[in-house]
Amino acid sequence: MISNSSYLPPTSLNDKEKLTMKYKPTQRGFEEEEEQEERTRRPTMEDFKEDLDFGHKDEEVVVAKVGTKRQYRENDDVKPSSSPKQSNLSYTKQDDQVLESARAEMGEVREENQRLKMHLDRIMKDYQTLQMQFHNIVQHDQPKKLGSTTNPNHHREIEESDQLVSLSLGRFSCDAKKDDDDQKKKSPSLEKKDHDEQVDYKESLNLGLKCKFEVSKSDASDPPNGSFEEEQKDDSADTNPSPSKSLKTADRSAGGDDEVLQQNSAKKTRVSVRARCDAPTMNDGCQWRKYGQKIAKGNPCPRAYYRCTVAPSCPVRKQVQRYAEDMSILITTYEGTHNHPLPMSATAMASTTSAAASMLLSGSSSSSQAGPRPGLSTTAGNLHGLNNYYQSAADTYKSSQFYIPGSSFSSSSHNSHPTITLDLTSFPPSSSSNSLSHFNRFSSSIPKFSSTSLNFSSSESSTMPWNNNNGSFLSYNNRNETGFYSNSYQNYMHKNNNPIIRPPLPQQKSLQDSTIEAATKAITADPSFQSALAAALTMIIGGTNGGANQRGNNNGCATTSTINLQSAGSLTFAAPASLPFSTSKSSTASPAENGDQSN
DNA sequence: CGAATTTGACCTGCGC
DNA sequence: GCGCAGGTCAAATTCG
Repeated sequence: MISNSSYLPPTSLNDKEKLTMKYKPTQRGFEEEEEQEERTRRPTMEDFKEDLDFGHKDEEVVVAKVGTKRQYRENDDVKPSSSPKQSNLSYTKQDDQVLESARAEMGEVREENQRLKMHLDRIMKDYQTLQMQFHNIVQHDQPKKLGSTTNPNHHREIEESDQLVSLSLGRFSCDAKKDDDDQKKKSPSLEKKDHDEQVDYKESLNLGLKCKFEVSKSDASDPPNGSFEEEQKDDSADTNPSPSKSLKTADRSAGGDDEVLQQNSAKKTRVSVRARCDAPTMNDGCQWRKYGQKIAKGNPCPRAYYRCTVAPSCPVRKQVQRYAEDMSILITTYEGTHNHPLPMSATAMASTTSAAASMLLSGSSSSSQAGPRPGLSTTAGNLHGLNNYYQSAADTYKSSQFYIPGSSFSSSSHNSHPTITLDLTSFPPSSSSNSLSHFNRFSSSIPKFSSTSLNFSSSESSTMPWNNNNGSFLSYNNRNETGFYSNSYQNYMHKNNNPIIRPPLPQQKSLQDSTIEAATKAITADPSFQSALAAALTMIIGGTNGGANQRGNNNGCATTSTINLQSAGSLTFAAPASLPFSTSKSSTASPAENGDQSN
């Protein structure tokens, strides 16, 4: 390949004791487990979807469904739809009990159904409202910004209004502690009504610009005006000695600053996915080739380095490592953006990571375009060019001083890359009675750059058993396999986005509530972030359609996930699901699939 | 036998 | 400047 350094040929092995870095967590055992799991028919996402869809079923059907799922599996002689003759004959006390329990369970399901519907309604209303607010704010701020922006480097960025907001909102704290302080100061402002919120947004805008410059000059004491260029320099200097480096510098000299910057930023930004996975690696649908393994400090488990091999020049890398404190958790860190069409099965994860990266980038770079370049079949491109919204979403979090205490994210001083973490693992419920303890938390901790943790916690005690095998809640309209999963949820949201009279905003809020509300606002106000969530969810829930399923084994990491976007009880989204991770030794996509997805 | 993985050496950035 | 840690390379090895 390409070697920019002249290595000496490896000398003979020294007698140094070899570190055995093989980590093969009883792969055989998992496969057996998986087979067994396959044999046992699990309730599907479809089942849940139907239940949720939306209480139009009469009681009998639901009973039958619940019975089928929970009871009759073990009591095959009891059929809910059996003829009267039969049921009379076989009617026993035991059956009666079964029916009773089924009814009880049905009741629970219906309650859950009701709750979900309510949450959905609320989230839709909030979304509507916030979208309007956001629009107003954008229109309100636009002239101000145009007048106040002095940095010539941002000239291009100001040309489009939506980009303007995205860029200017990029509050980027350079001091975690300060961030916390700000947070405390700002949080109360969230309790104020609309007008005040707008004012706060404006303040955040100014603060954002200021902080961004501070960060930019963190390596050098350059004036703000030079920060943008400095950042670019830094980016180029910081890139890996990979083939793409020379390309990038060439591109830059050719004048493709935006694109290069975007590439650089995307390359530097990392998206880390934590998930319970027994398999050596997650099956994310892409083809990876392992190129290295290393024992990282503080973790007895080796870190494996993979590079995307779907396209020879693809710059995307990923690192896979077990979580030291819980070996069942696999941490997969993605870096870079695919420069090639992706297999269908890879789009969910890629969209998620890309969206997350874009979101993070919005705060850490001055890129004028967070979205993908037209013509580039990047993963971000699958997001329908909505990445600018991610910017504003991320900025909203930041400008809202968004923080939820108790985040599972722990920043590392070695973290020289902005990293966003998607946490798909389960955590023990916190002491908080708030259902915040479920969704995990959306924390923003800022070590050197920023790190954001989007934590999709899971709950073992979830009551909705879903199967990742037969479709999913979010991908229900994608069975034709023509669309991207990430769009499903968004389409759904838009379809159902009927004008709704805005409910009065709750006035009573604790500090915690306000932070939660900020989170939910940020999320609900942003359709693209919803899309990102959808992508993540789809990846969790239905991503196996093209991933693990292609190999006939859908298994690996069975996990139940609960996603609660909680804003004064706005939305609780419980999604127990099996993750689309396979036990295959590498998550390779079949060639046929590659052909299929070339859209 | 070719492709993929393993693994020790080497490069680079960063903190002290 | 030195040492450490993360990341990458590429020869050796293993696998299908």
